[in-house]
Amino acid sequence: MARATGKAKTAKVSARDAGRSRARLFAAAADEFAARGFAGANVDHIAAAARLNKAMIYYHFPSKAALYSEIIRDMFDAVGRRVHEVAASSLSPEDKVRGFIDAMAREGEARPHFPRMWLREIAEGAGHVDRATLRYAREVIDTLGRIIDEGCRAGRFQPANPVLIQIGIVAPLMVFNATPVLRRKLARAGASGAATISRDDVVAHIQRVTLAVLEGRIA
Amino acid sequence: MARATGKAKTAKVSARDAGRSRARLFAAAADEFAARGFAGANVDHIAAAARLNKAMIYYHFPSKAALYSEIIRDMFDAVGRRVHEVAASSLSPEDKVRGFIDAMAREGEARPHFPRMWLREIAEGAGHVDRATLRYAREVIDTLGRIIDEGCRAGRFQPANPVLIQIGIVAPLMVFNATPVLRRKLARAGASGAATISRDDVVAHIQRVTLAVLEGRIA
DNA sequence: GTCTATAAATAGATAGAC
DNA sequence: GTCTATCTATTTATAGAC
Repeated sequence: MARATGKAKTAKVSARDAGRSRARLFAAAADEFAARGFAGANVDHIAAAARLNKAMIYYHFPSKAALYSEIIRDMFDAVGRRVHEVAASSLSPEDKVRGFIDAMAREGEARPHFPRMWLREIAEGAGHVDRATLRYAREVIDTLGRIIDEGCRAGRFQPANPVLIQIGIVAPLMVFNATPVLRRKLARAGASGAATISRDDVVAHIQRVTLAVLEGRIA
Repeated sequence: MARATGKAKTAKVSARDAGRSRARLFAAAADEFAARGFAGANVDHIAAAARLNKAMIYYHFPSKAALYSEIIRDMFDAVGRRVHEVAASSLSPEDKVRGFIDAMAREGEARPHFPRMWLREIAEGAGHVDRATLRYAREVIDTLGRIIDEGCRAGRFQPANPVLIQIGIVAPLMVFNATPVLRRKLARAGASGAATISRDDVVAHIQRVTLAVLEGRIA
């Protein structure tokens, strides 16, 4: 991660990376923000991780805050597109719910910074979330709401609050995705089962539970 | 919150608060850490919110980091005691599960900083969590595991991974408890249902879902 | 596009008076 | 116990050379 020692200082950018400094800074920043939060992130670290100088951040981005916002927006933009595809498909309502959950899970895996940054944003009331990003977030919930409505009209689901369903899906998914390190620590501390959960277990579990709720098989 | 303006500067500490400067700093710090994270928190703000001077923080606590750790430890200590009481009671396994969930919910309400600080800790792999605190966290999971075992021996529950069950309980609970502000923002942005979930809805929902899972009524 | 050097502000921590 | 004043380190951001 931190390569800013010794002769690494004079390392030349590889041919593959040439001209991609902006993308490298973006990726390095996502890592740093996820690990340390906005305030804890250090632009020197970000630049070093991207094998560049701090000044390059200000060449490509207006400020640390703008860089952060762009990463957040990118996350929700991607999630929004994914779940929209699922909702627009010709799958059954049940499979759309499964697909919605799978899309959220895959997105969290494709962007390892996503669960951690989003948990932080939740913790501080989405203080760094602008109006555009908030609209993306709303669209994700609305999309889930439309899938639920569709199932209700087909007589297969019972009415449910989409925000409550969404919390039941996203919260466990994000916590699981964000906790590989913590679960290892807990496993070393002796917590039974902390080491034996797989990604597929979690996704399948949430899919089953969510469908059971929507189909009224709970109460 | 921030009273450090004008004549507030010369405000005398009320009789009720006299000699309680340590407790006031503790409470103000919990608020600040929850809102801004460890790195983002500012010791000047903490002191001002406690109607004291920054130097008083270093009179009562060795450092900003030690203050933070003490708050985290206090949180898990309290939760550990609560769930231990539930497990040691003579309730049925079903009611113990309900009580466990209720205890977690109440603890998150009694300490508004708890859900937000814990979400942040999750996001960074529990970087500020010491061994003692980790042991408390493990004990909470173990306690849930014992309740599940008890239900299994009584032929009422099916075996389940306590960590997976715990994530299904704690993640939605913490996200809900941490998001009043965010849900208001979403409601203003037009998300249907964001404004209409109550605390009791969430707790009852999680209780029903968790019991359905443990009783094998899901798959 | 990339770097070095530096300005300018912020913030954790301490000394010492009262 | 509480305060003011200050030291010191860190860190965002910019100027300007190559």
